[in-house]
Amino acid sequence: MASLFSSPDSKSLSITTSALFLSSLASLPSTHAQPPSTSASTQLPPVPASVPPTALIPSSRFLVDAFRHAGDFTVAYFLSHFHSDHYAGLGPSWSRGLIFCSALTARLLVSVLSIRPQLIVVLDNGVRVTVDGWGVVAVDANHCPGAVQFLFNSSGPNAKRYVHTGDFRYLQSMRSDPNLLEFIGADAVFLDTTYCNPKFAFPPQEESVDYVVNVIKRAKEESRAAGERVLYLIATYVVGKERILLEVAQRCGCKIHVDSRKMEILTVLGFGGENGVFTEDAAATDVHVTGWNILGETWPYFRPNFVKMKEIMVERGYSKAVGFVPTGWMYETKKEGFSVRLKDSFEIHLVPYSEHSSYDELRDYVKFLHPKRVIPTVGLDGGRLDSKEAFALQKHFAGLVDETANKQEFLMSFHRRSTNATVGHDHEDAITRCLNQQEGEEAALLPAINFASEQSDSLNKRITEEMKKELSDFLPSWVNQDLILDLLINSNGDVVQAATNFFEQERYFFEEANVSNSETPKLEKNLTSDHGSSADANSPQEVPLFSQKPMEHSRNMVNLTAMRMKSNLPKRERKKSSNTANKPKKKGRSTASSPSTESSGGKQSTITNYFAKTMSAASKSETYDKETVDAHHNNMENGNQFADIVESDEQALSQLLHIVNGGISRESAISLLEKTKGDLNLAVDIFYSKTTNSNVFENDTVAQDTQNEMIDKCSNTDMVNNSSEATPKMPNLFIQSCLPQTDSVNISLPVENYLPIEHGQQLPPDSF
DNA sequence: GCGATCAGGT
DNA sequence: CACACCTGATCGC
Repeated sequence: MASLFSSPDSKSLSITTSALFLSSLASLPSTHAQPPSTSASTQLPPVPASVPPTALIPSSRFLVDAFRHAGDFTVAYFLSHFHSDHYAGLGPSWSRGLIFCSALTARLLVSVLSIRPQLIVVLDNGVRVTVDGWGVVAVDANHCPGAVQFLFNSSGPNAKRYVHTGDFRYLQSMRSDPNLLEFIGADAVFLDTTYCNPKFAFPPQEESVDYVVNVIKRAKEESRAAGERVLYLIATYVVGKERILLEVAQRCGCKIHVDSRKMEILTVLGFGGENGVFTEDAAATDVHVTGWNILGETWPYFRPNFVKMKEIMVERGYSKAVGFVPTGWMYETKKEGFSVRLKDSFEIHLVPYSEHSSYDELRDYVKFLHPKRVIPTVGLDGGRLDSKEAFALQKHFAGLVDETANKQEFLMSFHRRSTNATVGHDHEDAITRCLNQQEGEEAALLPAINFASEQSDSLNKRITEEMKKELSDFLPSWVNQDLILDLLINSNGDVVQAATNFFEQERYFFEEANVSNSETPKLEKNLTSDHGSSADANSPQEVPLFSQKPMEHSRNMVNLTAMRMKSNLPKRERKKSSNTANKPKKKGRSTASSPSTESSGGKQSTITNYFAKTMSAASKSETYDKETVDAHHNNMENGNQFADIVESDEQALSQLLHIVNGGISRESAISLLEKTKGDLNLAVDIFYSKTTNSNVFENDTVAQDTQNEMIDKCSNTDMVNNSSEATPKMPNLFIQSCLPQTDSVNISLPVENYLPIEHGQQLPPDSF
């Protein structure tokens, strides 16, 4: 083992952080860092309130991924993995404490961030170490290389067990990890809630890897036959998604070109080497790695950048280019996932590839661990656990955490609600009231809607044909001009906002359009459509293929849209930046608000500019689902793409009930679905947000108390209290809970299933 | 002058 | 709000 790093005493595997840190500091060649002012004393200053509770292990002085909140109050810092948003605050001059991390992360810290090795304590996966009296274990997180989850357990009568996942993607195999098994029933799980919303569902990584490999293989054969030179570009970032590259290299029998910086990191990770699969010689292979935003912008919805792609292609002497953008972040994922954008001799494939857990995976993990609490670490306002966001996130696990530990708080908060409302106070009533409240909220919006109608004339004048065309280029071809106009009106002419609103409710809009047309939609998907021949598509009166007549239900649409927008309204203002309304203040936005002329040169000033000029004719025929692309070979019907959308209400109902995990009666669920016109996502959003957005929780002392308890009351216990060096005895509890959990039926994928064909087999329509 | 944070681009 | 990172500008001590 590398002796560079500080390491636990090899016999007892025990560390006292203050002592080790002081000796590590002393061993540094020259440092101006002052040891904690309290010098020899073991007293530490209190933890400042600015430290987010999502980063501090309760009743300890352990900070996880919180270097920017470092201070004199601790010397025990944990780093779960090497991504900048987690190591932010670390730098060459770091000297505020010890850094506990995996061996791989340790090497990256030293080679990339120039952290002095004496300050790093390597935790080998699965090896228990005693730190300040706590048992600490790192287990793999299935995120990026070197990423781990940390398990902390204290001993004694008030023993606590905590799991901090860092960033992680759940694997079924975690169920059999002996260390994780010891943490079933833990006091809290600090959970990576990046994708904690039912609308996030994506395939296993293997499936996405297969897709990339197969596309490259096929394209290679075809290009060999045609005698073309095809460049393959795969977008990644510094650390992560290496598995795609390794599999492509192995199964396509070629090397992978990376730039020197990436090569450096890959070498540190152990993927390098002379005869490895990676090379810095661009001529050695046709598969090259690019930066992560080169091929297009992924947010708020993917917009390819063919101009940049062409630059790279020409620069490297190729005549055709195929790009892959592996991304975990997709709005209404299924529509964008496994889709491909085509233009001229370019293809860009969107590949759902996530190194975070999907919604279902998060629930599986929580169901497995069955903790007393879930502490969301992503998606909170400033890491506050008493925020609406935290409540909303925690509600997704309401049925999966330890009921007895939570029931009290839930009952108390509901009791408080019902006291205010002078109605009954059981759970069902609370939910029903939420629905009623929802109703009231919609009604309250009517004036606003009318106002919007009155304003629409003046707004109409500000909404230019150019904006309409730009928006319509981004949206599916079945979207008609009326919907586009409505979207623009409701977004105040903000094209990006309009598109975002659209994708949030795409399914609803589609059904509205479908009802109006009483006809199955057909997407144009002529792969060989000639872009040049459709220049007249620029004309304003162009009608998208699917839209034959205006929507009949536009009033409802406006209603719901306004409601959704209102819920987005209380946007947090950035602490310091006093500026710009927090719209995407970049490209798409600027084009919408500043009149872009037709005259700009060949260079792509902004992506949307580019689209406005060159994509209008072609874009509507350039988005395809995976099936559509495969239709070349499979002769599949066009309608398959939307087979998932016209599923029965029964199915949506069943899925809603599954998602809310019995937190709502069947009747209430039906009512909720009716209100949302069958939009499952919207229904789930309402269920999970309305209960917490209601002002009942605000200014509610019960809620405050609940939150305080949520993190354990044992505040600021000095760590010397755990001075006993005795090896903590692991409570061997809950082993019986490790039985297979047969009640987890994975049918809760949102209705916009990413692979309607495959999953359709698992969901026979009469199975309910 | 320094590190921390922000704006904007890749 | 949002998968990550870098660079240069600006803030604040």
